[in-house]
Amino acid sequence: MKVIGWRDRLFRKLSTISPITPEEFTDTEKLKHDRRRYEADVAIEAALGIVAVVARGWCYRYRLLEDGRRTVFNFWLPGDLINLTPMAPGLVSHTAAVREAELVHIVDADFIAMCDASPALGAAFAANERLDNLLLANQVLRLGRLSAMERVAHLFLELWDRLSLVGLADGEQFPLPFTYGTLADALGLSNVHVSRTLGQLRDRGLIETKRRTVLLKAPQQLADLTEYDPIGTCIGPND
Amino acid sequence: MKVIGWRDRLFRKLSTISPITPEEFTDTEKLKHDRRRYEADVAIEAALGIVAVVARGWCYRYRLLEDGRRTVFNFWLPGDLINLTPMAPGLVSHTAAVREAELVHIVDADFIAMCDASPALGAAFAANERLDNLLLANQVLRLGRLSAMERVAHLFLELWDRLSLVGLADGEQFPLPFTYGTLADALGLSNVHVSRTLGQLRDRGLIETKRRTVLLKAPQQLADLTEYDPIGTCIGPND
DNA sequence: CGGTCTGTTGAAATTGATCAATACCGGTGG
DNA sequence: CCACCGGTATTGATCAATTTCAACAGACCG
Repeated sequence: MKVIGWRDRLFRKLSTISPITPEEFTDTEKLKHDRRRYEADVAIEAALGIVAVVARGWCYRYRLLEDGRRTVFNFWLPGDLINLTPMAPGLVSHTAAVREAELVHIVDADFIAMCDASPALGAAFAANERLDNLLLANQVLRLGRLSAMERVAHLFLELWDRLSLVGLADGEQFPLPFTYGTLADALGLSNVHVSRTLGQLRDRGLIETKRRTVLLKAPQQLADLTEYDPIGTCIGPND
Repeated sequence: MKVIGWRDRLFRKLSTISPITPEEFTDTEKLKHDRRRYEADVAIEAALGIVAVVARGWCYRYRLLEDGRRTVFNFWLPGDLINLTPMAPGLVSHTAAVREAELVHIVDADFIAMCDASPALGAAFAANERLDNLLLANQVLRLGRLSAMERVAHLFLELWDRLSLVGLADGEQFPLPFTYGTLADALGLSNVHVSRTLGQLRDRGLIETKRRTVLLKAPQQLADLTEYDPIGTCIGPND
């Protein structure tokens, strides 16, 4: 059985957003790393001078308000790079695992040294930061100006796109490992309305859902509905 | 008459988010730069390998949908750093001036060389990127989980905070150079509801508005209302 | 096989959007 | 200086989207 490791996922992602060859990527083999497992919904402790790559499972970045409201800023999928250096003593956002996840910890200084030594790697990780920024901007677009149904469609397309990039989608089908409550906090909706909206999308024959997976039955219609821009087209390597 | 230039604004901002001395900042004097003026609401053309600092006026980053809806992702104030390198051929977001603005263009390569040569400057600009990320996250929080009144209060506190940082607030008073339509697109509301919400805040004695300026009459109450975290406390230099 | 967490459904309440009319404000030209 | 004009802000009435509350149904787990 072939195991796809975190380096494979990372390479697949980087190579679609930046021109980088497998040879240039081999430098990452030498990185000292430390694999750790995290329980669901427990804030992952910040670690000064550490970056991490998601090796298995999903994580999410969130913030709690005092009255219990929660905002989910984004999801981190396998192959995604997370900076674990704390922003400040009183953190404004936390990261936790959806259900369960494993992260590979890497010392920031080693990582930077590697990027300095290899221009291709440095450029690829710079593109990766631009992509993170784009994903946050997508989140602002969804919450700011899209209707409930458009939000769901847009987020599903984004997740499908990102999962396909790292080989975790099965055709038009992909896993959605979290609860509707978490989805609601990511979409700025109530869990009740998320349920209703998914029902509408099912009724229209645009999606199917079963046991924590989603099947996009009409990706093109969903894309038309929301003006979603695939990652490859909006941040890909310049021709 | 003392003129406060873009370098002063930039330094004020950087020095509150990163430990940097005026001496370390003097390297920026040598940067070749090119000052340009931009008209209101005209998309600023992307420029490969160029970064810019806002020298005068405000800009905003936005995206238009085909049916005319507009999302404003954030505002760029004097002293803010904007990357003008295009993300891709089909741009997903644009930047334009509110009313009118001047940007200072700097060649990216010069900028990077300067950061490489001075660790303090490199660290300061890295902190600046983290701040940009935090501001986008704030925007997600506002749109995702705050009510209309909370959104307005939160954004006003953020703008006041940022303007104070670069010396552009007059005590609790600060300029708001754009129209309610623009504010609405930044808050994910209709312009009508923005007007009503500001009315409520006025009625409660929390703010005053006159001729494109806002006076925060009770900043503490506004902060309590929204759990706004001042920039200095959440991204400041570590002790 | 019970218990708990998650999802679904209905009805009522709330928030904010839309539409439409009016007021205001800053400029411009006579 | 005044009258007018276009754009912007305000207000009221109505409408639509989403939330909340509450009850129930399913799924998963030991």
